[in-house]
Amino acid sequence: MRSDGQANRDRILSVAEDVFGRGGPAASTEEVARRAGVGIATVFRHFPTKAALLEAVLIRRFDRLCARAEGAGFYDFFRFLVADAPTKIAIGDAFEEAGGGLDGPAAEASRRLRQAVGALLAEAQEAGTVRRDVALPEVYALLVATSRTGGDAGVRDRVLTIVSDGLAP
Amino acid sequence: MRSDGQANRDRILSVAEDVFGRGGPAASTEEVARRAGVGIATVFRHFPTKAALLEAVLIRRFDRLCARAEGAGFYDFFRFLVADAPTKIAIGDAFEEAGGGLDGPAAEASRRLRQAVGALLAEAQEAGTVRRDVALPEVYALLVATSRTGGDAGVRDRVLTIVSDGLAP
Amino acid sequence: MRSDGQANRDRILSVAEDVFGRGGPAASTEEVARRAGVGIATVFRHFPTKAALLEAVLIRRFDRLCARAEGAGFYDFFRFLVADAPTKIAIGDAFEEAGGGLDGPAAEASRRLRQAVGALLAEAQEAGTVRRDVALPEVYALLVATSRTGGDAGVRDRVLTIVSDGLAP
Amino acid sequence: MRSDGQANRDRILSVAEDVFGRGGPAASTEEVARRAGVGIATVFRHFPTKAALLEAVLIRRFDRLCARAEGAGFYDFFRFLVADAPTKIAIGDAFEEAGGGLDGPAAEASRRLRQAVGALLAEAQEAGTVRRDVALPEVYALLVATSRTGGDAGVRDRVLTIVSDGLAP
DNA sequence: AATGAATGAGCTTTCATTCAT
DNA sequence: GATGAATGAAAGCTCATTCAT
Repeated sequence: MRSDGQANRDRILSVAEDVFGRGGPAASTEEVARRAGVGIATVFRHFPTKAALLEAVLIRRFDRLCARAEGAGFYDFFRFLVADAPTKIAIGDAFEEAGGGLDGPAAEASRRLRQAVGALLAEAQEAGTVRRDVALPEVYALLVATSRTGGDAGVRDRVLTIVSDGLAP
Repeated sequence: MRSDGQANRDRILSVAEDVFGRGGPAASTEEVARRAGVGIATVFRHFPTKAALLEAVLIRRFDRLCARAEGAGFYDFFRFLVADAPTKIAIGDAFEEAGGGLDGPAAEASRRLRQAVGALLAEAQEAGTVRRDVALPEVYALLVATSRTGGDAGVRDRVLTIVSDGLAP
Repeated sequence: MRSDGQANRDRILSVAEDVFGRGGPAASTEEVARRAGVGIATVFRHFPTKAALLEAVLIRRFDRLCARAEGAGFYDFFRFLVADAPTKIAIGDAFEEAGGGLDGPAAEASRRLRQAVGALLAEAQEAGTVRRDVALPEVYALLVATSRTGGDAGVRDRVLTIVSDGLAP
Repeated sequence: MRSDGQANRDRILSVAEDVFGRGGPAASTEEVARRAGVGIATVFRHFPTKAALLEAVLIRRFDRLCARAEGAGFYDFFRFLVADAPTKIAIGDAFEEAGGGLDGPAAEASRRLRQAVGALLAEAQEAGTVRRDVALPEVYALLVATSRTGGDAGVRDRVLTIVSDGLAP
């Protein structure tokens, strides 16, 4: 791939992350092109459908989160994910409305993140900082749910405190 | 208002609750009209914009929930709200995408529900079933967040257990 | 159906017959709308896809031809069909490129016309004006082929003479 | 011209003949490039527009047919042309839709083929195998028309029989 | 009051053609 | 001379909303 193409591809991805992160399903590919400073056809050259673009954005995001999970503590990572999540959810909504499937590479990347959380959970249970009678499904569901917490950081912090207490042995 | 007009209005509201509850922002006003057995113009006569229709649906829903809160126990109502939420969230998403504002009567109804939850919380704290160092903002945020828990009922139950334990004194 | 809708539908069909008859697959639905004096969405309300519009045009045309076949003589009808054909072919091409299928109502109407030609052929063979060792498939193929004869009327006439002589006993 | 350029040009022409022969106006220049194993810009370097490419394909085809006419018998060549025609017609349609004119070198090549057919016709009339009261315009029109005969080979054969009988003295 | 036809702006996607490497 | 990335105009189609009956 040529260097200018690669650069454009990266810029499109970053812009798309922002645009769909704010606008969700209502945002348009055209706006991505405009804000990336390229023609609309350039976007479609790199990502043949809107769903493909959104999928690429999601994968990049999931992979970044996975990398960040390495060596992190369970509660810290939980906290980080929650703070990071709102825009990711909007992107996921847009992906779903664009016909995004649950069997493509985005789902695969999502599964990897889930496994990373699972590993942190196991360590934490081993270390005695998380009660042993909870399993990944409910913990992950709680994580995803808490991620949708809106409002100011103070509220989010106190929500996390309640959840942490609920998870403590 | 003529009685047939009133009947139409009610039927449109019910159908819209179902249609947008399932389809979210992707559902169309025309489908509401079709399934309500009225012309599209009738829908727009009763609700001048799509946002207005969605707002009316949300208000009705919030009011029903408020009524149900009367005399209920905190944890029971919490549990009920969570089980009831998914379709309401879809409607809220549609409302937002249709340009729904946070200053209209829907927000007002939402605030009433929040206050009802506040009342139940105060009672529960009085009765000693909820710890005293949490306040409505974080409890309500947690409620909204938990409402987005997807997946099967078993997972949702275990999530609620964790949250309940976090809220216990 | 309301009378204004019916009138628009008819005008759209007539205009489409002309537009696609001239332009073939290259003509656009937007041009039909413009020349019919309606908005583009009106065309799509009456005919949900471009293929559906073209199919309706074809059916109308086939049906008109069938009606004209009643009581006509074989050679006269053959001659008439050939003169009438060029624009119909363009429409058929457009229909095919728009994804038109061979199993819909247009194919059905086409089959009816073919049967009408078959009836005239049988009569003519009975009357001794067409040789008996030819059957409908080759006669119809020849008809369709001859229909694509371009050029001036004189040439077309002389082509028809040759074909007539080939079909004579 | 460099030898690799010449080789590319030839390969592009052959591939284009196949691609447009199958796909007609719906085929794209990009597919030609892909299947020829060259970049899209290379195609446009050799042929500045899509119409120019199609024109070159047509000319090559007409010239090949002209060469084949040398020394052939009238009816045999007629039969050969008809069998060969379908893909050529698709290419001609594409040429027309791409804005191909009737005054360029393609028309010139077409005229040469027509003259070759004229020569064969004169010979056949001299030899008494074709009636004397027909002239090139109608014979050529009939040839072009018959070329569009679709369907299976059996039907095409019987069509040719009828036409041959019509042309016999 | 109710209807359904009409509207136009907007979306995603495609394609012939040009430009920089 | 060849490449592939970029382009913008245009296509088909949808939807909230308005108008005439």
